[in-house]
Amino acid sequence: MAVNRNQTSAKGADGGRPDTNSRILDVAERLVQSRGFNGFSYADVATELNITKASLHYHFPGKADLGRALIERYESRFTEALDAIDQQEPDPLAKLEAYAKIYADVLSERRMCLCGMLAAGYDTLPSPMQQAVINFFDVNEAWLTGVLESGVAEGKLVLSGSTRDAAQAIVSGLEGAMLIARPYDDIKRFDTAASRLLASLVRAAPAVSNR
Amino acid sequence: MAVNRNQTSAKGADGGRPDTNSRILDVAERLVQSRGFNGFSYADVATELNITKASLHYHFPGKADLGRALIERYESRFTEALDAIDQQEPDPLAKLEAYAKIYADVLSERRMCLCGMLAAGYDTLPSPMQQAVINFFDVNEAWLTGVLESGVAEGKLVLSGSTRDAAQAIVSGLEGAMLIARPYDDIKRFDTAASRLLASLVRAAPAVSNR
DNA sequence: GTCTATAGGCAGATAGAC
DNA sequence: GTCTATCTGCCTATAGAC
Repeated sequence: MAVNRNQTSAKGADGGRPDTNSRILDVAERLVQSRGFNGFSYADVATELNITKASLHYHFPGKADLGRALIERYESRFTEALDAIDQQEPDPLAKLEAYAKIYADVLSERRMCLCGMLAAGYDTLPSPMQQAVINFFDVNEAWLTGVLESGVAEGKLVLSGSTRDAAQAIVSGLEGAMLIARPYDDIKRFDTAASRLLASLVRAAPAVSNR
Repeated sequence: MAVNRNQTSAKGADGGRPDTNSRILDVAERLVQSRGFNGFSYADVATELNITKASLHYHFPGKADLGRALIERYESRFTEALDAIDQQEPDPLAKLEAYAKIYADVLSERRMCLCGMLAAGYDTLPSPMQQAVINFFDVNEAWLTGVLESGVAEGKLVLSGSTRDAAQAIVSGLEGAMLIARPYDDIKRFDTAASRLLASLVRAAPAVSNR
């Protein structure tokens, strides 16, 4: 359940190659995740797809429209990944590890989380994109909060603070680990930080309490 | 020991107002920290200082030169702040809290860490700036590693993994907390995440062990 | 849907007067 | 050191033919 897609997404009705709209999003997505929203241009996307800038504007009239579409698709895929985790992993701790794995997979393509990247340049984003970024984090934190609550209710997790605070710490910890690992081009750096984060923020409850 | 400076830095020899060079760096620094390196222009800085772009180019021939100067000054101030902590806080845990406070002070001006922001757009930076960003994180991790080692040696801290891994987790955790707190414009969000990070990553050793 | 052509603006940068 | 003036190139965006 990878969140990234390159030239392999959204096939046409006949199962053929992706439609132009999706191919544009694929290229733009990768560019934003590696260079930031102010670090790429319509010309970059057009060149890579061998189409013209004017054609791009037919599909996405303005850069803000393109940006909003990127966030919406990204969040949609993220939500699908979270649903898949809910169906495949019954254990709360396993869910958290699967969640971290989503980030690791993004980083493995040398990409930053789309919304983490957009968060950095937040002040320069058009207002609709700002709202969409916030919403992405809200959705993630809500899902994590639910997982943590279940874990606590089942007696499988022990938290020191509130589930909401822990959820926020997980999101920001993973985003930060990606942010720093990328300059070093060192995936292990992310893995180590992510493991520490989960192991320390969320301690698995001991099988037998001795207090 | 604040790392930020606005219009108040580097006085002339007579103690008068800051020289032009410093005032340029002050404005550029704030712009980069809030908008990213690709999110501001020479025109932005010039307008704010009521000088011309040509004058800016006299002080910093190219944007890469300006960027490198920004990182060097920022790291220099950071190093000073770390030295001050070393002199004022003997306790390792107090040092870590003081370290987190540096980040909190930056965030309190609605700014991202300069190098955290540059890390996001890392792929778009001129090579000299990339090296400088890496160096900044290396210096921070080295200092943190030293603090953690002292804490362990003194029996005041208990780590689950290596001091180096813990140091990296602290840096990435704080950077991530800043990254996410900024869109929400919520300093408490950072404080909570930072507290959790230190409390969980670095557990103060119990006064009496009962194992 | 995709193209050519072009508009209008802003980017980083330079020459040369003062 | 700071200015005016200008260059070249890239940016987002649009008009209109096919």
